[in-house]
Formats: sequence, structure tokens, C-alpha cells
Amino acid sequence: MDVPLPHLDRPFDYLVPEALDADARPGVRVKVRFAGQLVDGWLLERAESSEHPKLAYLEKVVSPVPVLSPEVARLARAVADRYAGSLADVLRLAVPPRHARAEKAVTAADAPTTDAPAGVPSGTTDADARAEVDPRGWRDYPAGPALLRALTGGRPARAVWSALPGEDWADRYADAVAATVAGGRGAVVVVADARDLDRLDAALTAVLGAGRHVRLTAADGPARRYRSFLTALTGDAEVVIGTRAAMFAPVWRLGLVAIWDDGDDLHAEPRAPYPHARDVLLTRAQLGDTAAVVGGYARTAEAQLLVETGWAREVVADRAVVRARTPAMAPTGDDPQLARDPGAASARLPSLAWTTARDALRADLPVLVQVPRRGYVPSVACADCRAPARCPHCAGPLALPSAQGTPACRWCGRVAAAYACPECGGRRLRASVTGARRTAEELGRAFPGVPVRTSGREEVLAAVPGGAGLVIATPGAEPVVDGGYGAVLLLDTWALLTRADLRAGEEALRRWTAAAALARPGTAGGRVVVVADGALAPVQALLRWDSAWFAARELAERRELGFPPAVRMASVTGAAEAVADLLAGARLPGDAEVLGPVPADEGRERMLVRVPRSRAAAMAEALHAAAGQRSARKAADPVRLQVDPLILF
DNA sequence: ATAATAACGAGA
DNA sequence: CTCGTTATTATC
Repeated sequence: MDVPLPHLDRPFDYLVPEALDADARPGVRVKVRFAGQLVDGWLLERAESSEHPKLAYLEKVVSPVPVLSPEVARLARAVADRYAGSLADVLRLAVPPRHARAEKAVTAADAPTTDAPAGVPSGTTDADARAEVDPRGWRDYPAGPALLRALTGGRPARAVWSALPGEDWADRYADAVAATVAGGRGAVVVVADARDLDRLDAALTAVLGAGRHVRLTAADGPARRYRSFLTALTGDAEVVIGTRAAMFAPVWRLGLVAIWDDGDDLHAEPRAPYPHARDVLLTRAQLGDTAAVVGGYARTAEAQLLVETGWAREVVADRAVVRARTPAMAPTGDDPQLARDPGAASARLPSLAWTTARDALRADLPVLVQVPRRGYVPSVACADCRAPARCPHCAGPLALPSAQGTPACRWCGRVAAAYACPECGGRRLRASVTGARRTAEELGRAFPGVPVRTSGREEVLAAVPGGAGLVIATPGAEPVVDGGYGAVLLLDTWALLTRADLRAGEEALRRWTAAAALARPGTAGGRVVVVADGALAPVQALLRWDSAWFAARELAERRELGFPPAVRMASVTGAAEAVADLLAGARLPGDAEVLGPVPADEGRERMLVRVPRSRAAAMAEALHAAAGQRSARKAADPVRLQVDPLILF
């Protein structure tokens, strides 16, 4: 039933009239009479009999195309269960809205939609008989060639891949897809944004040729999107690449799911039930006999958990190879007063950053300057040692309601009147201030005669020409350059590191590695200057290019503090009474902890539920059931349920 | 939304 | 104790 009400989140039985018998196959969209009105629905399965005493007839089959494949139906149910959501909500994300014209065009071109696609062998053949794919750049990783062989052999290998600096990740993913296709299986690859998608598309076209893969992204119009969807559904394309809209794509004989840069917050779906592309793809791999690759320049705590639990194997380069590929990296303090060079002083740049940029420009090499975007919510840190201030009770972040106010926890709401820093004992707190963009503008003046390009929110450059030039980019918008940058400067790191976010350190490292990966290797003169305290863990991880070490440290810390992914959390947001009402009706597992309430935006409030990972399913079920009780008695004010919300505070 | 069903209370 | 009215709940 295509209604999102949680108490109606179950199948209903209907009789199939003779006239609809042929079209009424599992996976088609239908219309049925329900509670007196016509509603949309999904035909999940045909059965001989029903327990239900009085059945109504199916009203209509909307289209004979079974757009919901059995694999995706199973996946959608699993995703709904994991996220305490309704199947209907997930199906709305999984199956694009029907577009009759597009459907006509595609189904006319190939009539049967249930038979195996042409050109794909239907049985398993001998692994030896399959053409082996050249591992190319995967040879830089000891486990790389074996991964490709597993993909061709149809074995469900699971890998957490840490890409080398300078790595052409799109080429590597194209190779992995080609290896899968060589074994007669299909693949789904999800990237964060259109720029990454264009890159992957080009790499895949170079390796597979045109026509074997389709792009699936919400940025395409409804017609194009539905057309691509049908091309995959009918097996006319073996591979689907796209943004998170592609995570549910129906692919024949799915052999590989892959995600690039899983730490990017664009991978989190903003519509209910808020699933994350990484988790959807991993669920998919788990349910099917499917390989999975989670890759990035940096490693998330979630990916680290996959490695530590043994679910996935890490694919990393040897230290010697890492050293040879990494640009020369150095940290520097951020006090421009120390700069003796007049140019540096006018740009308010630390001396080392200025000389590094100048040297690269003199060598006719481009320079990338990464500056944070404005608008990060400042959090509170120790004024003496800059350690983030955490609640003594629940380890949530502290906030200052006003300049002279008392700090209070954003999680449990407790006031921390007598706060003392656990690191240094300091009692003074400061809110971090951003002040980012000006520095970048002044850079242009410090290097007269050098072309300056900017790449950011308004206009994102995919690539820039080589030769001396300054490129000022916000994180995620760094253009690539042929041969790599001579220097990369990472400025105003303080703004990134003190964000009021559980993932601040991880996110900072992710953004820095993404920029640093575009520099030439140190052996070719590439240098990176990070304007941050070299003793900080994320800075250390960058300098050593060891995000696995950082992710392990991060995960250990989250275990200690009781944060995801070490535990499973859910947030319940809404009007105060509504939130209390839902939680009162929820039969949560005994070891569940309920934290809060804390104020959320628009006068609503938020509670957090925390359980051990072993109780995750029970928690989600209890919350979904409680939401069902509320919706059944038509409770007016809505409550938002989010499992593993990206933003915890 | 709406129909069935259960619960309730006033008047016979 | 019965009938009419109102909360409750299920909706194939």
C-alpha cells in the first residue's frame, strides 16, 4: 500500500479479476480500493488463498511493467526495518515515478522484460574460462589483483579501499566494474555528486565502451531518470552508476556494489526514512551474493568497523608505496604575525604557506588553496588547550547560549556550570570563529600577475589548466589538474576542527586528503602545507597519510563515549508532548538508554535513544511500532524518527 | 476518510 | 435492561 502511515506498513490481500490476471505479476504498480478510496499500491506476490475472510478486487494494474524486482523488494523491506521506516517510504526512493512516454519508448524496443538479458550468460561458467581483466593501478595495492579476480570469479569479496594520493579512483572503479562484468555479473556504483559522476562515467566509457552502463541521478528529469531505470531493469545495461538515487537500482545478476567517498554527507538521503547509501549498498551485498567496495582517500569510522568486525578486508598500499606517492607535507602555526615576508603578511598567511606557494608558482606549477565554507555553527572548546568541551554526564557537546551564559549540553540539556577541561583543567571556554573567505581574497593580491580562479558553491570547476596559477576552492569543489598541483595549502583548519559535530575530525581529514590527493608526489616537487597544530590527531593522520590509523582511533573513542557506529542511535524529534508520547508507548529493549530532551529548531525538541548494536533491530522495531500506535489513533503532531542520524547534535 | 465495533449512559 | 449515542479501531 503506497501510504506512509506506519500502522498500515504491512501487505493486504486482494482478489485478482480475470481480466487483470495476465498483467497482475509481482512487482507491478496497482490501484486498489482501501477504506473506501482508491490508493496506489504494489503487487508483492501472488497467492492461491488468503486468511482474510472478505477480499476486495484489485481495481487496476497501472502498468504491466514489474518495476519492483524481487531483489529490490527484499532490500527495501530490510532498509525500512533498519531505519524504523515504512516500506512505502523506501519504495518511493527506490522506484522513480512512472513516466508513460519513457516507458513506451523502452518497452517497445524490447518486449519481454522477465527473461534474462541478451548477451549475459545465464549459468555460471568456469572462472578460468573468463577473460581476466588487467589489474592496472590495483597492482599498487597488495590485495588489489586478488580483489579483481574475485569479482571476475563471482565471489562476494568485501573491501574497504584506502586510495593512494594521486590515485585515479574513477579508473580503479572502472576496472573493478569491468572485472565484474567480465564474470557475467552487473554492478552498482554510487558517488556523492555530479562532478564525481562525470569522472566515473568517462572512466567507465573508456574501459567498457558506451552503452553497457547507465547513469541514474535525481538531477536528470523524470523522463530521463525513468528511462535509465528501465534500461537497467530490463538488463539492457549491466551497470548503473549514479548519486544516491542509484543505490536501489535494479541490476541483473548484481555482482558488485561500490561507493566512493562514503564520508560525504551527500550520501545521506534527506527523505524518510533517511537511509545512507553506504548502508543500503552493504545491506544489498549482505542479502545477495554480492561483492562490496567502500573506497575513499580517507576512511570513515563506519568503514573501520567493517574491517574490525571482519566483514570486509582492507585494501591498502604498503607504507613504502604510500611514502613514494605522498606529497611532502608540513604543518604550520596559524599566527600571521610570525610571517616576516611582506607578501605573507599582506595575505595574512603563515610564512611557510606563503613561501611554499611562491616556490611552486616560480616553478610554473599551479597552487591549490582550500578554504572552508562559511556558516559552520561554532561549538565550544577549552580556551587554553582548545580541546572540545564535552558534557561530563553524557559526553555530548557543550554550547554557550549567550556570550556570558553558562554552558549547557546539546544532548541531555544539563547545565555544566562548573566546567573544567579534562585535558588541562582550564575553566575558560571559547566559541570558535570562522572568518574564512577574506584570507583567500587577499591571496590574489599577494601574488600579483598570477591568474586566480575560484571554485565553490556557485561555480564548481572540474579541472584547471597546468602552469602557474592560484586556485581557491571550498572543500569538495577542488578542480583536478593534469600532472597535479605543485602546492596545496589548507587554511583555516580551526573552523573545520571545532565544528559541533561528532565527525568533525573525520570530516576535516576527509576534506584535507581530498585536496592533498591532487598534489604531485613529493618526489616530483609536490608540497602540502596544513595550517594547523601538527600534534592534533587528524593532522597527524594527514601528514602520515594514514587514515586507517585515524579511523581506528576514532572508532575506539566512539566505543568509549557510546557514539555511533559503535552503538546504534535513534533520534525522535517533534513537539515535546508528541515525543514523550511516542517514547512512552515504545517497548524499547531493556538496555536502551534515553537521552534528552534537548531543544531542536522551531520550538520542537529531540530525544536520543541509544542501544548496543546487537539490539539495533529491536530498537527500530519498537520505535516503528510506537509510531504505528500514534498514527493509528491519528495523533496530530508529527514525530520524526531517524536511525543513525548524520547530525547528532 | 469511514464503516464496523466496542463502550457508555440515560431512561424505561 | 435496552436503545441511542459516542469513543475506538481497523481498513483486504
